[in-house]
Amino acid sequence: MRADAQRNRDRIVEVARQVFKERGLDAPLDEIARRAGVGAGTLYRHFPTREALHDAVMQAWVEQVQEHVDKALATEGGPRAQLLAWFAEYVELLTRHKGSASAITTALGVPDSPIRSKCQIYAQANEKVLDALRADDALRSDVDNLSVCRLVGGVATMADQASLDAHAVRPMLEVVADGLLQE
Amino acid sequence: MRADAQRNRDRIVEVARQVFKERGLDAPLDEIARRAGVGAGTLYRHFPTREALHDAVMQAWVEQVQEHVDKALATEGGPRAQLLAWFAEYVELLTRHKGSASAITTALGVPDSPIRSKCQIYAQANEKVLDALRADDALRSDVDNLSVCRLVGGVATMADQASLDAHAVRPMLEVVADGLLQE
DNA sequence: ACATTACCGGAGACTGTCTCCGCTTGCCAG
DNA sequence: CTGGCAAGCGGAGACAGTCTCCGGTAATGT
Repeated sequence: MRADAQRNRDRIVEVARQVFKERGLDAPLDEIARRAGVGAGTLYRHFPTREALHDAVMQAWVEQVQEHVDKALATEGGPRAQLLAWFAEYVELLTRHKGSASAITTALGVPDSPIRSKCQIYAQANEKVLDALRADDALRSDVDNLSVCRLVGGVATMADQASLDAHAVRPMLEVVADGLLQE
Repeated sequence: MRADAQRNRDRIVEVARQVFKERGLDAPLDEIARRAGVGAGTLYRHFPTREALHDAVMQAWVEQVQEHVDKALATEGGPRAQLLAWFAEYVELLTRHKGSASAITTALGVPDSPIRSKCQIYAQANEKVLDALRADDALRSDVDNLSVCRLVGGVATMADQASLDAHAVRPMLEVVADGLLQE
C-alpha cells in the first residue's frame, strides 16, 4: 500500500472511532470522510461497507478482551463471582460503542460476516471462562457456548439500546449466572 | 373523523402490516403509501412517525397477548414448564414482526414512548405469570418484572436479528427460567 | 344548494449512500 | 534526478428514503 493511502486509512479509522462514539454506529459516513479530510470515494474504497469500518474501529478494544478475561478469572469469591465479573466485563466491552453489542451478537452464528474475527474473539473469551468453571465442575453440563454468548449479548444489547447502567444490568446477569451454575 | 379519513387510515395500517412483514419494520414508508393508494402526506398526517405506524400495526397481535398468557399458565408440568411455555410464547409474539422485539424491549423503561401501550401490555402479561409463580412460592424473591422482561426481550431480539428458530432459543430460555426459579 | 373546513396527494427540499471518472501524486527504473 | 505510470484521490452527481407544504377536492351541516 502506498504511504499516502496508509495515512488516509489510519486517519479515517481514527476519525470514525470518534464519530461513532459521538453519534452511534449509524453515523453518516460522509461526515466521517469530511472530518477525515478525504473524499467519500476514498472512504468507500478503503471500507466498502459500513461494517468493514466498524470492524476496523473495533479492532483496538477487542484486543483488550483477553486481559479482561484474565482479570475476571482472577476474581476471588468462587464460580458465581467469577462468572458475574466476566459477564459484567463482557457487557461493558460490548456497550463501549453504541450499536456494537447488537452487531457482534447477531453475527455470532454467521460464518462470512465482515466482523467475524471480532465475534470469534468474544466467543473464545467466553469459552475460556466456561471451561475454567467446568474444570471446577461448577457449570451445568448441557450449556453451549454460543447460547451463553447470545444470552449475555442480548443483555448487552438491551443495556446499550436502553442506556442501562451497570446497576440495572446486574440483576439480569445474576439470573443468567444462576441459571448456568450447577444447582 | 371523516369517513374517508377513517377508510384511508385502516387501509394504510393493513398495507403497512403486509409490507413490514415482507421487508421488516424499516421498509420505506413511501412504498406503503403508494401501495395503499394514498399520498405520502396522508400517511404522515395519520402517523407522524414510523413508530406511530408500528404501534398501529402491532395493535392487533398485541391484543392476543392476554390469551397467550392464559394458555401458558394452563400448561401442565409445574412452574418450570409454565415459565418456559410463557417465555416461548413471549418470544414468538415479539419476533412475529422483524424489528419489534428490539423496539418494544428498548422502550420498556421509557415513559413517553409512542409504543408505550404495547410495552405495558407485555410487562403486565409477564407480571401476571411471575405473580402466579410467586403464589406457589416457586420464584426467587428478588427478581423484578422489568429485568425479566428485558432478559426475555433480549433473547427475543437476538432470535429476531439472527433469525433463530424455537429450537435454538430454547436453551437460552431454560437458563433464564432456571435462574429465576427458587433454588 | 352552499359554505365551510377536514382532508387529500404529490411535488420537491433535504439527508445520507455509494459510484464513477478525470486529475494528482508517490514510487521506481533508467 | 527525472519522467512515466499506476495507485490513489476526491467530489460531482445519481439514487433512495424522509418528511413538509400547500393548492385543490369533496364530505358534512344547515
